[in-house]
Amino acid sequence: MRVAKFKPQPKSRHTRVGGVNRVLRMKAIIQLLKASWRYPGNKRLHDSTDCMSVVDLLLRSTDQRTFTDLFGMTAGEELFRQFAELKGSREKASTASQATILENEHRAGLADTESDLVPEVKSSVPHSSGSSSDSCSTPTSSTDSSLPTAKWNEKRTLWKFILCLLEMPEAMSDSIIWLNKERGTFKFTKNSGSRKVAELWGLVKGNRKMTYDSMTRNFRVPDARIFHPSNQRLVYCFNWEYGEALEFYKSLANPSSVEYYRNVKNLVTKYYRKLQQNSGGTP
DNA sequence: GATAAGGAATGCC
DNA sequence: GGCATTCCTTATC
Repeated sequence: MRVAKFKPQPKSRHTRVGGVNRVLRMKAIIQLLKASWRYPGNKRLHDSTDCMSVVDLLLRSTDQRTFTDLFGMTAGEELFRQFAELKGSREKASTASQATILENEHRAGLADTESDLVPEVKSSVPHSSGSSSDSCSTPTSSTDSSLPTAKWNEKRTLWKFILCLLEMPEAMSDSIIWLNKERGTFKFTKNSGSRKVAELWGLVKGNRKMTYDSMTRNFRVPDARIFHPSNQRLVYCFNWEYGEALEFYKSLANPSSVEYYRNVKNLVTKYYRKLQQNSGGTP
């Protein structure tokens, strides 16, 4: 949990600060207000003092991380896009912002796997219950048909999925984090974190009914090969004595070379984009 | 009351 | 046999 407070920006005596004029600032404040309505659980967005103090910084920033660090991945990405549009309408800077997004994705090794994910659900192919199917996974039942599903060329294994999520803290630190890598202990964050990971796992398996309970049931089995249960709530432990797990974990030192990681990363990216799109039209 | 953990059972590979 | 999943009950916050 992030506890650092915003550093207030130095106040300017001028109407225009670093290219930020009063009209633009007002529009930015409106966007923050709308975002606070869309994300009632986001405490940072509801801290009006913090929001006001950081508006100028946000308007000048071209780095998406500035937004996601402050407001979390979902709200941060949305705000980054909206602020880019704001600036674009005023300063014709939207092209540069989109280039930044593409550049970030390319750095993460995602650009070459973009086609591995299917943004729209295909309803004609029912998903087989087996976990080793090579076909595109599809939901078995859902009221939300707009979320992405994934196409994988290898068996979708839960422990690999969890390891991949743990190795992308920039996107998942609000949901699942390492407590001690050497010991293999990790933790799901309360409520939304566990739910989000379960939802993502459901997307991997084409099962929209996936729950945290179902996903983690095997984590809690004593004497399991890969996972050890913990006496703390939401805390589990990888068994590094299981060679395959340790080998896979070591391979994640160079994550872009691991296809499984790229698939998960791509899915997470699409997932957050879909969340943004879904929340964007319904404040 | 909501959420997480544990028990038992089933299906798939 | 091992993993994944579901349903249910119990414990914890």
